Amino acid sequence: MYIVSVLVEHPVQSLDMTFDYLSHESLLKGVRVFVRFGYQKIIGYVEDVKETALSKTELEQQAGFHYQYIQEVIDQEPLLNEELQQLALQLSKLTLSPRIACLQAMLPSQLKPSTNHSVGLKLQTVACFLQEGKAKTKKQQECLDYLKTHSPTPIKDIPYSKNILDQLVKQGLIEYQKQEVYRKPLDFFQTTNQDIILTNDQQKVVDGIIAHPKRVALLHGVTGSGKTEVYLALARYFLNKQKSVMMLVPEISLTPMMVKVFKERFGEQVAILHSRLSQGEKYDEYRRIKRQEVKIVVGARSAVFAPLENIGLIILDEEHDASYKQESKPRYLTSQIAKIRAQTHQATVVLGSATPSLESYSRALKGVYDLYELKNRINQMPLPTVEIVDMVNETRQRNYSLFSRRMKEQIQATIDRHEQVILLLNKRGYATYLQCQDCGEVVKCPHCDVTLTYHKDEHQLKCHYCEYVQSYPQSCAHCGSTHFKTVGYGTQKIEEELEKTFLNAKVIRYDVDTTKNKNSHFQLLEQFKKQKANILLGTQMIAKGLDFENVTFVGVLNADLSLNVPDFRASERTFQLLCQVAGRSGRGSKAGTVLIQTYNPEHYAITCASHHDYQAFYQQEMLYRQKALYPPYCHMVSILIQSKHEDILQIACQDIKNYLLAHTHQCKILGPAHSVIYKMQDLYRQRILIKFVQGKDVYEALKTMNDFYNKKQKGKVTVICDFNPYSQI
DNA sequence: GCTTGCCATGTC
DNA sequence: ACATGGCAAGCT
Repeated sequence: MYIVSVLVEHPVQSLDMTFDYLSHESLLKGVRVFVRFGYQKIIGYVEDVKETALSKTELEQQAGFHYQYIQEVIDQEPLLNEELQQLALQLSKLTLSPRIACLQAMLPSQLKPSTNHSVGLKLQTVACFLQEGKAKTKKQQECLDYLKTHSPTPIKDIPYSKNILDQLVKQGLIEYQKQEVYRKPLDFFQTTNQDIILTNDQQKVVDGIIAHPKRVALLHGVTGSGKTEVYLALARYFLNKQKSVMMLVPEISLTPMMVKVFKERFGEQVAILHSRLSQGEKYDEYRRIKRQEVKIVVGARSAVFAPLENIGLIILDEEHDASYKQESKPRYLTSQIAKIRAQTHQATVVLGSATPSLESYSRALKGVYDLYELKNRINQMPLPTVEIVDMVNETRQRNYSLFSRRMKEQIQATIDRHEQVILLLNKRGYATYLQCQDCGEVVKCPHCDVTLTYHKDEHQLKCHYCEYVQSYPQSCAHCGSTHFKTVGYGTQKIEEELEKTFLNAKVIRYDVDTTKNKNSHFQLLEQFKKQKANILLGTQMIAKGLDFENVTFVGVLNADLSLNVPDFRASERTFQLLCQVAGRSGRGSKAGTVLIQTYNPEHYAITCASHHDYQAFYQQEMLYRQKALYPPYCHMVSILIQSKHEDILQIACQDIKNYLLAHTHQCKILGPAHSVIYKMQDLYRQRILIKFVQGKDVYEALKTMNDFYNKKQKGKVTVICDFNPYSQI
């Protein structure tokens, strides 16, 4: 008899413990099983197995409860290898998240220990050679010879007709079998064997990184300096050393480009993992990796958990990007996981960016990381000239349009030169909402403290923080008026305005709405590349990684929005965004220009970006971080405390603050204060921030507090700790 | 007396 | 997380 310790699929703190089941046969750690759990049948994950000589009754006497038997074993092999099982435990401790939530985050959804899915394999028919023999006709004989050397081959790929194959089957010379087929995304790229040609600067970087294995390298290269070629060359080097390579990129937007170059270069050896793949595709790519059929993984955040073995190199491109921080249950930072894995594999880590995060750059200056710089664009083209337009001035001149006069001029001139324009609408926290024209009341979500967003196409109002949807209101709930106006610019509205202002212009809108469909990203960008449109209009998604030769003008419509958010990284984000988007201009043989519209023309985030001066920005921003005590001058933990009842929440917050004050030392504890969105999904939310330089006792105090509130739904209060928070919502 | 909603409880 | 059972309030 075996006692099997199982983690159940519910990712909540109160169930972050194993439940013991019995089994007559031994099981492997890391496989999934079906078990009875109270009144439900659910999936569990085997964490431990022990053999016992005792009988069920004896065991039950000892334990004081009744055992259930394992109902069904789902997997033949463990889902994760030893390294990744250990990593899951570490991740759970690091982030104070339930172990099962970590396992779920590490696995593709088809393999997650959770019940609401079905595992689907795709099968195809293959023809297999069986034995030599005399075929009836010449054609059949040819086909048989072909299969002798090409067995098994999918029948759709065999250059002989189905009829011929059927004949051979009848004669018992070949047979049909069903074989698993992988759904491979983006399989249509042609591979090239072109050599990777590096500039001297690039070669120096590659040589440097190779000469210092097992280190973390920060590659600071201006936009257009050819970081990608460096990545490719490094990847090739490690592949030649029989090591595998992990290439991580920010969510979606950049992925198609990076995927393309890696697929072209390394073809079949590449697997792709990111959120845009279908479940089936992800599952298949995952299995290709697990079976060691690929040597390179290109993917977004969660690909850092890919089951590669023998890793030699982990690259994080655009390392400053906020999408490397997971904003839901295990709240991890990808670079941290990358460093842990690199340590186990004795691998090299490369962090690449044109605008490194202050944390990374300061580490590089301190010598914790090795610093490499690429200061010139690859074709010696200068960086684009950047001009700033003061929108206050425009308003004074009674121009209330979203486009300054200079902006209109520049767009028109670019179109007239038959060159292309990229327009960025910095839309962070900016959406179209409804306001009553008579009393000024704004239509808000009944469950959250936010305005509802107006969706023109469906003529509906939606909440972006819960599922709430309502139809366009008949009358104002406050005064009964029936007149509403829409406030705020969406990309849709701007598109209309552009087409009205520039009659000869064709606009491609690139935002969440137009890129919903599976390959629409790629198709829209291809269209723009083929110059089917003059203007590409989009949100932050267009700021990254795009490379269009004919784009000579980039306009930023409202640089300030990301500056005015209550977040200590607001300046950094704005600077990064502006540098990134400016880098899209003049990448070909023609020089580029950039125009930034702002109400804060003096702000250093904007002026430094306009001079492409990372150093100046870094110096200024570090001063601010030091003065106000923010990372990299301290560590930060955010505690979000939630409850349905405001009074209970208030008491819990005080208790938590008192507990932390009593049990931590040398920490600044700020708050509790209302969270940016105080009510969300009918929960009231308060936030406490902890800042510290060194604080060994902080983790222990937080762990105890977290367990106290979350393990036994203590008084309907939940607590979420976020180490190194990136978002303050 | 019987349905309906809210809350506390346990899950090997 | 989720089903369950208990208990109190609301209706024929």
